[in-house]
Amino acid sequence: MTGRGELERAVVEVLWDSGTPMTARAVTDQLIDRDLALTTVLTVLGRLETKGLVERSRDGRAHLYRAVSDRAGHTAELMRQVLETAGDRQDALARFVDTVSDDDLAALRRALDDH
Amino acid sequence: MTGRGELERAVVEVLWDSGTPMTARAVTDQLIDRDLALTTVLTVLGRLETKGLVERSRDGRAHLYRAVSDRAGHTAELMRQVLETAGDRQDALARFVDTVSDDDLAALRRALDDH
DNA sequence: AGACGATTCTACCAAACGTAGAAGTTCTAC
DNA sequence: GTAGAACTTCTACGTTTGGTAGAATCGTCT
Repeated sequence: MTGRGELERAVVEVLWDSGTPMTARAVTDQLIDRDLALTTVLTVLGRLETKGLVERSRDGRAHLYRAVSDRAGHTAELMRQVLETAGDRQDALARFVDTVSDDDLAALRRALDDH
Repeated sequence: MTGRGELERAVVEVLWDSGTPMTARAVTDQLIDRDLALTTVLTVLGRLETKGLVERSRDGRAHLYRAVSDRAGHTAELMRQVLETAGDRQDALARFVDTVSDDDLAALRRALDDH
């Protein structure tokens, strides 16, 4: 789920931004620009649940949905998955630090120092 | 092109492993386990060319195909793309170093030192 | 018990991908 | 220079994934 699934991405982002669990109705309301039917959002939330990206719990007659990982965690996980596909990880990581922006490089050094 | 496109992935990997430009026939021969028609491989190579992952040049009656980036470069590029989608990159990178294996962590430190 | 809102079921369409046959083109060997 | 082999291009079809939503159903509150 990187570039794939524009709507799925948008839906998860609403959940990330909210931080707190939301009903499907509330998610739909956040996606004003798209003008989607409630059932559309429900379908997407269901698919995201199948993929393990979203969990839900019942709350009265409705469900509350929440993202399983937060945004940074998800990004980190995706990066890890990409790295898995590398042949020589050392090589891939070396290339990564070579191509990354100066800001990201600094952030990376800081992250390693803090670790 | 991370998990998407199993066959496309397999085809690029043959090119990466070979290192040297190959004909479609040669690529097909490397994919023995799959038992594919030559035209199938040609179609995939064409799609990969459209996506900019592969280039070709004529060589007699045939074409020679080669991967545009090497394997490590491609992995690095994908990781960079994932990082783009992060909200807070510092946060995402911090999470990344937290979740990565010890070996990868060491490799990452080495890469930063060498940089 | 009935109304209201939420969910589930089902469905349709488009794009991407796996797969390959048929037809066309170009060498090469005789 | 022509026939056959090897290669390419064109076209096509089935499957999966994702966007989109209506119809039917279910649960709850009054």
